[in-house]
Amino acid sequence: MEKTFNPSEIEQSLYQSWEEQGYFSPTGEGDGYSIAIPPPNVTGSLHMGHAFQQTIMDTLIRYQRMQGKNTLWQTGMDHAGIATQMVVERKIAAEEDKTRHDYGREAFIDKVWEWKDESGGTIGKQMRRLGNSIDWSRERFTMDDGMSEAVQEVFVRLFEDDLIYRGKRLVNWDPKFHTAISDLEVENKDKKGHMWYLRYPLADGVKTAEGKDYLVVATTRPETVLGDTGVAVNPKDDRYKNLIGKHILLPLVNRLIPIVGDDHADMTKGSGCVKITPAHDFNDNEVGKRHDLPLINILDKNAAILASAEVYKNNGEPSTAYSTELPSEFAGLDRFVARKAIVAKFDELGLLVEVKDHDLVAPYGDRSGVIIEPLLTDQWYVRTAPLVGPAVAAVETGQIEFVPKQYENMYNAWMRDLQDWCISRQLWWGHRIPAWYDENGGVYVGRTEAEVRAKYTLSADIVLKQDDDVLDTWFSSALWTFSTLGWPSNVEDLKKFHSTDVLVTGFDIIFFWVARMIMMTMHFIKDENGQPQVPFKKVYVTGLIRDENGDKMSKSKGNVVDPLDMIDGIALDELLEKRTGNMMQPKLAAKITKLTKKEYPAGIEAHGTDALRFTLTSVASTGRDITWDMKRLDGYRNFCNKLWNASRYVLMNTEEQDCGKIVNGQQGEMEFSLADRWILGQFQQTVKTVHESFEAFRFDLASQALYEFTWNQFCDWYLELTKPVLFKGSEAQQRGTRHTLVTVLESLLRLMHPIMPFITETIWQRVVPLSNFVADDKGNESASIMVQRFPQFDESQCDQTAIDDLEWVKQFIVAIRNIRGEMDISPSKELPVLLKNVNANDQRRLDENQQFLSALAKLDSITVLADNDDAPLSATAVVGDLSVLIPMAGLIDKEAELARLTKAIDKLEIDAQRTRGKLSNEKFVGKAPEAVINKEKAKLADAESALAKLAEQMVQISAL
RNA sequence: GGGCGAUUAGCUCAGUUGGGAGAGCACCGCCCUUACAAGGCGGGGGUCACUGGUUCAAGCCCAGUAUCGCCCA
Repeated sequence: MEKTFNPSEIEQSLYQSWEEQGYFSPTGEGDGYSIAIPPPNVTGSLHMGHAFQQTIMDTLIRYQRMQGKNTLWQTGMDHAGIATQMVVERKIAAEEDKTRHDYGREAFIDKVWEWKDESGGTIGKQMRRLGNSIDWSRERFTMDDGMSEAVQEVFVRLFEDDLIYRGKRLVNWDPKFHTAISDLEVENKDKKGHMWYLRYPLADGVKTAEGKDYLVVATTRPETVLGDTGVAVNPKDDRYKNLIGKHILLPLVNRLIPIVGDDHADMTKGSGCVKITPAHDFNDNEVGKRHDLPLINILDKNAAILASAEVYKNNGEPSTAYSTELPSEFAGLDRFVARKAIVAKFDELGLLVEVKDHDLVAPYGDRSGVIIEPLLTDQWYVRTAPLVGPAVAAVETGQIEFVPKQYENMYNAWMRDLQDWCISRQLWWGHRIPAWYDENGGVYVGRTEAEVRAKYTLSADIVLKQDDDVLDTWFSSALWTFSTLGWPSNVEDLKKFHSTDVLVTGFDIIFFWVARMIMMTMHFIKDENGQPQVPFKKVYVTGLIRDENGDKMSKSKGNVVDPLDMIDGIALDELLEKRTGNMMQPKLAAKITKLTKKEYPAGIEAHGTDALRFTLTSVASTGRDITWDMKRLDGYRNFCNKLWNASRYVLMNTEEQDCGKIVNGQQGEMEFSLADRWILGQFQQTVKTVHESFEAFRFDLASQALYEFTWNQFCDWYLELTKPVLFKGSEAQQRGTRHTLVTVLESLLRLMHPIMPFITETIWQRVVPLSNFVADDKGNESASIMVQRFPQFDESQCDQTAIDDLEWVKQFIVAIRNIRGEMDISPSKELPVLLKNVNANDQRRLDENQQFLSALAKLDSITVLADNDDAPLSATAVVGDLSVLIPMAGLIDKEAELARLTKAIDKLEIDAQRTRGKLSNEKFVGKAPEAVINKEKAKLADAESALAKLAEQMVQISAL
C-alpha cells in the first residue's frame, strides 16, 4: 500500500465496476426500500446542496441495501420549463443572433432537446463521482414519453373530475418572459419608492364632511389610475362614510366610478382613501369582487399601456360598463415611463397633492429579475380545495412524518391558505396542455385530438386547435414518485417500491414540490384497500449549505461550489474562470474575483469523494443551515489517511501470516489479550450507535461515533497495544491479536461503507481474505463490500471487565505521559516507576498488563513498594487509590514538580469544593435520588484521596 | 405585523427523559518512536446571549428581553 491515501487512483474505476456488476439495481430479494431523488434541474449542474442531500440518500440506500432490503434509488431530471427555454434562447441569440420565433415552435423544441442531450450529461457525471448507488437503468426525465403519458393522463382525469378548470384571473405575469408564474416563483424584495397623493374630484357636486369637493388617494402605482373602477373608504371612517355610494369623476379618463365602503381601506394609513384597480392589483381584485366592480385592463403583455382598454365583468366575460377609450398620449408607454407621464399630467392639472418617499415591497420574477405585473389572463387552474384535506390528514395522522418535526407547521400553514394552482405557462418547452379549441372558443380536453373528436362527437370538418400553452414544470414533478415507477401503463414496480420510504430535500421546496406531490399522489394512487397512498413516509428536510461567511450560495454572488472541485481540487485561475466566465452580469466579476481570491488564495486542494461525503454527513445535524468550513473537509481527508495508514499497519502485520483463519475446518490456537477483548466491545458499542443514528437520521452522530472509534480507540490505543504482542507475544497470542486486528478492521469497513464507499471497498478487498468473514452465501469472497451484510450489535462481545481493566491501563499510561509531558522528559527516555497503595485489583491488573504498561508508557521497571518502604523523592500521579511515582533524581526539577502538583491540586480542589457544597446542602441530600447522591459521594472520596496523596508529596518535596 | 429557528471555547458545531461543559480545527510545549508529520504525546482555553421563574439541582423546562437569520403577510 502507498504511504498516503490517494483517492483519485481508486474512485472512478471502482464506481465503474460496481455499475457494470449491476450492484445498484434492486436485488429482487427482501422488503422494498426506495428513495426518489428530487430531480435536479436539467439546465444546471450539481452544487454543494445537491452533494449534501445525495450523500444522505446514498448513505441511507447503501445502509438499507446492506441490511438486506430490496433497494431502489430512483433518479432523473426535471425539464425546468422557463429556465431551460431561457438558456437555449440566450444560446441561439448569442451564437446565431436568432430568436425562438425565427426558429418556430417545433424547430425550437428540437433545439432544446439537442441542447439537453449534450448538457444533461453533466449532472449524471457528477452524481457518479459522488459515488451514488443509483439504478441508472431507470433514470427518467420529466419530458420523456412515459412521464408525458402520465402528465396527460393526470390532466385529463383531473379535468373530468372537475378538479381542473380554465378561467380569466389575475396572475403573476412576467413581462420579460411573457408567461404566468406561480406565487412561489415570485420573490418579494424591499425597495425604496414613492407614495403619490392624488386628488380625485367628487362627482355631482358632492362634498366631504370637511366641505371639500375631492378625495385624496395615496398610491405607489399612479400609472394604474387608468384602470381604476372604484375608490374605497373605510365604512367606519367618519370623514368619508357619508360618501359611500357617491361617485368620483376619474381624472384623465373622465370615468364615473363609485365610492365603496370596505375594510381594505385603512383609516390610519395615507389619506384613508384607496383607489381600486381590480385588474392590476391582487388586493384590489378582492375588493372589486366584493363590490362587483368591473375590471379594466390597461396593460399589454409587455406591461405597456394599451391603446384601448379591455373591460370585463367579474366572471371574466367582456363588459360594456365602461368605455374602452384611453388617452392616446400614453399608449404604448412602458409602465414605468407611463408612471412619470401620468404623474406629470396630474401635476399639470393641479391634482398632484404631494409625493413622499416610501418603503415598499415589490414582487420580482425569480428567473427574469423584472418586477412582476398582476395581469388578467386566461389560465388553467387546479382546484386545490378537494385535494388539501387528505394531504393535511396524511401528516396529521403520521402517515407522513417530517424530520425535523417543526416543518409540519410550515406545511400545514401553507396548506391552510392554499389558493388554486395556476398550471398553465406561456412557454414552448414543456408538456403541451391536452386541450383543443374550436373556432367558437369551445374547449375540449382529451388525450389526443382523435380522442377529443370521438368523445365529443365532433365532425371532421370542425377545425380544432390545440392550446398553445404548456404546463408548469411542477405539475409533472408532482407526479414524480409514481410516474417514474411506470404509472399509468405499468404498475408492477409501484407495488414493490411505492410509497417510497423517505424524501430528502431542502425546506425551500416544501411548497413547490413536497405539498403538491402529496396532493397529486394521494388523489391518483390507492393501495389494495382503495386507501390513498402517500408518496413517501418520511420527509427529511435538510438545511442550506452556506459559504464560509454564512452567505447563501448563488451564481450571481459567485460563491457557488462545484462538489467536484472539492473532490479533485482546482487551481485558483481555473476557479476564477469558472465563476466569472460566461456571466450574465459581467460587472460583478471584479467583486467575485476578490472574494474568491480571499476565500481560496491557493485554489482548492483535492480531498477525494470519501472525505467530502464524510464531511457532509458530519455536519448533518437536523434543522439548521450549515456554514461550510473548509477546515472540516481537510480534517476528514486526514481521517481518510488515518484509516488508510491504520489499515496499512494491519495488513503489514497480517498478510501472509496466520491470522486464525479457518481453513478446512482447522484453526490455529489463539490467545486473546485484554486489548483484544476490549476493542471488540468498543466496536460493538459503535455498531449500536451507528444503527441508532441512522434510524434517527442523525448522520452527524453516526459519523462522530465512527471517527471517535477509529481514531481515538482503534488507532490511538488498540494498534499501539498490539505492538508488544506482535513483537514479543507467543504464537497463540500473536495469532489471537492478528485475528482481532483483521476481524475488527473488516467489520469496521462495512460499518463505514455507507458513508465512505470508495476507501472502504479498496481496503476491504485486501482485508477480507484474511478474515473469517464469509462474503456471500455462495462463498464468493471477491464480491463487493457494498452487497455485504451490515454489522449487527452483539452484546455478547461486550466484556465489561475488559473495558474496566483497559480503562485502568489507559489511566496508568496517561498519568505517566502527563508527567513526561509536563516535565519535558523525552519520550524516548525509559523511566523506572514505583507504586504505592497497590490493592488486590491493581495488583491483578499490573500482573496481567505489565507488557502493555511498559511498552506504552516507556518504562524500564515497575516496582511495587511495601507500605513501610521509603520512596525516593518522586513526581507523583494518582490512579484511583494507586500512587504512581517517578523518581526525580537527575530528571526533574523541584520547582517544576511543585508547580505541577499545585496545578493538579487546584484543579481537584475546585471539583471537591463543589461536591462538598452539594453534599452539605440538606435539601440536596433530602431530595435528590440516592444514585445521584452516591455518585457525588464517590466522586468526593476519590478527589479527597487523590488530594491527600498529592498534598503529602507537596510537603515532602517542599521540605527539601 | 404573524410564525419558526439560532445564540455554548478564537472558528465551525454537538450536547434527546434536568444530575460531573464536549468534538474538530486553531493555539502553546515536546517529539521526524519502523502504520500515519495529512502524524504522535502532553497542555491551555467557556458568566452555555441577557433577565427572572420552577427545582435539592438548569446549557437543557417556563416567562420575558436583545441580536441575527428564514418563512409568511
